[in-house]
Amino acid sequence: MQIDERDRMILRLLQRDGRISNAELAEKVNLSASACLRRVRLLEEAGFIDHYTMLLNPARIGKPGNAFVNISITRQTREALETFEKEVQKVPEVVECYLLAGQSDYLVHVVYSDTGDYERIHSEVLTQLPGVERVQTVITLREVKRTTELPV
Amino acid sequence: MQIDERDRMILRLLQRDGRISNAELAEKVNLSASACLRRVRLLEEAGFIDHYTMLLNPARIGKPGNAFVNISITRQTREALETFEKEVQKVPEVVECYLLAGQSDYLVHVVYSDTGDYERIHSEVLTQLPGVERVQTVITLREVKRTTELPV
DNA sequence: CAAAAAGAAGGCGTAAAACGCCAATATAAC
DNA sequence: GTTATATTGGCGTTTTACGCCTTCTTTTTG
Repeated sequence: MQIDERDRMILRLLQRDGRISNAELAEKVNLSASACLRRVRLLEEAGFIDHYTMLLNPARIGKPGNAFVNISITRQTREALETFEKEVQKVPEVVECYLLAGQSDYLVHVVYSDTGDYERIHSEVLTQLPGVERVQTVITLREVKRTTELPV
Repeated sequence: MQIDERDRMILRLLQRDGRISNAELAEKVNLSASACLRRVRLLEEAGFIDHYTMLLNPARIGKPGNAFVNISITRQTREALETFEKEVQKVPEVVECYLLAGQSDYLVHVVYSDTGDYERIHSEVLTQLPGVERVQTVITLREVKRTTELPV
């Protein structure tokens, strides 16, 4: 499946407002409601659209802190890495985790309430994950930009 | 305003599916439709809910790459930092940017298509931002976890 | 170049959802 | 125990989503 400029405009508008009504979306992209809805459904089925969500205000719900953590794993079997990754998925405070070069180095993005909360996550969660050798934390002071909108 | 366990359940469900119908949401939290809708509207007005969005599949739209970039700024006036931050906001490939300790160090999350695309962003965008002294890139090899859901 | 085929668009009717209003119930204050 | 306040549930109206059919446009093929 191939998308055109109008599809990209639909994707941009849905990124900005995931609850825009189909009628309004159709008007903005100069289509009838039925034609527009058909395109959206196709974009969903073709996998361009992952899912719809609601974004919380982190500060308002008491999770204003962001830390980026470098985690090194003791050189082990592929199975050990898979176990680590499986466990990381379960940690609700971990919002991102990427494998880095080095074959056993991860970059982990953690959200937390306050320094006490981070200390708990550090000592009771991160260091307890299977195979963890070293945990190096970078605390952020302020959020300058954060978006879920990708350029399309 | 103070939220209770039922509000938190509403927030969790909306994070999972931002387009869930009010009727289904109401059923899942054991409320009538009207009572449920009123709670959602209050959560929106009180700022707990930031906004609704649609998340794209990064690979499907041709942006599978993730890089984390440390950017150091030449020690300058507060104005220079503000200018840098203002310009970073405008870069669509930058999805996150945090100020780190050191007063002039930023951590920047960049999405890109391929290595050629990243080279362009590095040399034509990041290094050209006002006051940039050093740009140190960490390329990720694989996405292990990524979510927008915060624990509530 | 024309006829046939395929794809996309628009219009319409029906079902579902959102929303405003009011009464009933539950909770809190005095 | 009574008044005041907040929260809930029910109902009618308006808006939205969605399936179906026809029309129009684009592409293919002889």
